[in-house]
Amino acid sequence: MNKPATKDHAAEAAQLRVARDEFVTQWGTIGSAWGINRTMAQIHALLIITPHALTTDEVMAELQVSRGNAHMNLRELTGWGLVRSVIRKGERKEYFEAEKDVWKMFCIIVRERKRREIRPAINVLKDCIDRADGLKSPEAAAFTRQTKALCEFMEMADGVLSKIVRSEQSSIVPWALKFLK
Amino acid sequence: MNKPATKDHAAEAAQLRVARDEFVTQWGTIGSAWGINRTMAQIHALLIITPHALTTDEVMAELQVSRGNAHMNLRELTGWGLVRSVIRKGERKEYFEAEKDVWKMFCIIVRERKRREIRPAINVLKDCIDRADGLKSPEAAAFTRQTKALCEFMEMADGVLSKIVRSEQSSIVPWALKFLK
DNA sequence: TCGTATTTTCAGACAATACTGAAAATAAGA
DNA sequence: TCTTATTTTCAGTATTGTCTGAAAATACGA
Repeated sequence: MNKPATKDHAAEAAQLRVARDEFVTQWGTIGSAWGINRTMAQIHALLIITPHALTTDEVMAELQVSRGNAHMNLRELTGWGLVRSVIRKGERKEYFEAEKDVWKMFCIIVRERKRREIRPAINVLKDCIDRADGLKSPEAAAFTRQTKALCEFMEMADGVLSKIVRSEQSSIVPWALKFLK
Repeated sequence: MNKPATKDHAAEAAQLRVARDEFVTQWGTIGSAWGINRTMAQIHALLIITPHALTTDEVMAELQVSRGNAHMNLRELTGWGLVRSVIRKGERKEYFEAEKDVWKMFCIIVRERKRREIRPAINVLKDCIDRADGLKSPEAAAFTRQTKALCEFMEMADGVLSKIVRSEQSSIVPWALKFLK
């Protein structure tokens, strides 16, 4: 151990690399459970823990994925508003950086999922309620009762989420916590 | 139209069947977006809008799926606690019925997703935080800052959900709504 | 105990989704 | 304008996750 400083530095870098890889990999797995494409979740994880913006090529190298894959998922993340593209003056390459503020991330995800999944689900329910409207059989009554209850619940949830997210600041929820039980 | 009553009855039954099919199909699609197996979501939808308990064979016939598929997904739903199996005296067949109360359904789903996905995610984060603990580089600092922020946020969310769900009654959330904005 | 109804399992088939890699399109500087 | 860097697209391929169907196991009644 005649170069302790250097060795320590290398060891630390390796240790960080392991931690980062672990995070990126696991986050991809977690994303899958919530209906999010594995690579998309991994790219997001990578950008979140990287202090500077990355190019498509850097993402490709880091995650060992193809250009097409990296490109499509970076576009998708940009579409969600979770990632911004940055053009540095004098450079032709496009850089990507993630929104780092956890509360803002949460708000973006909630807003998008509301728009993409909760709203359409409510519309499906309304459509089903309309189709069964006026039917007299007991089966029809049961169907209508359930779909209406589900619809009301989802509209309520949609409303609650809207209010939580509207404020755009993390203070509301911890504050509301005190009132809950 | 010399048998109007009969015809109306048949037409109504057909109309209801369309509405039910629409609901079941669409609910399957919606489930997919949230990481839930399509058939599992469809079986759940079917049981929710059916006033009486169904056998595996009835589910198979209704959804046009194989015995294995129906069986596995009914077991999975039972595992979640969203479906109960009922044994009628004098009958050998097993019947299945869903929890119909929407608020109870919500509580079950939240509790299970907390247990299966949120808790494990928090553990992954803690593990990553530990791995990078003590590292000095700016990259390590950025990594630690982000993972800690994420971890704190998820623990907060976990806590809020616990409190919402603990009460086991729908009154809390609408009540809390008044305080939000 | 035996015969039958019912449930459970799981290897192989299939379908849906995601990924690759290379060609085409585009944009920027010379 | 041409050249080169970069982005975009997408047909074909790979992977993952799901489903089937039939055989094995189990439970029940006679």
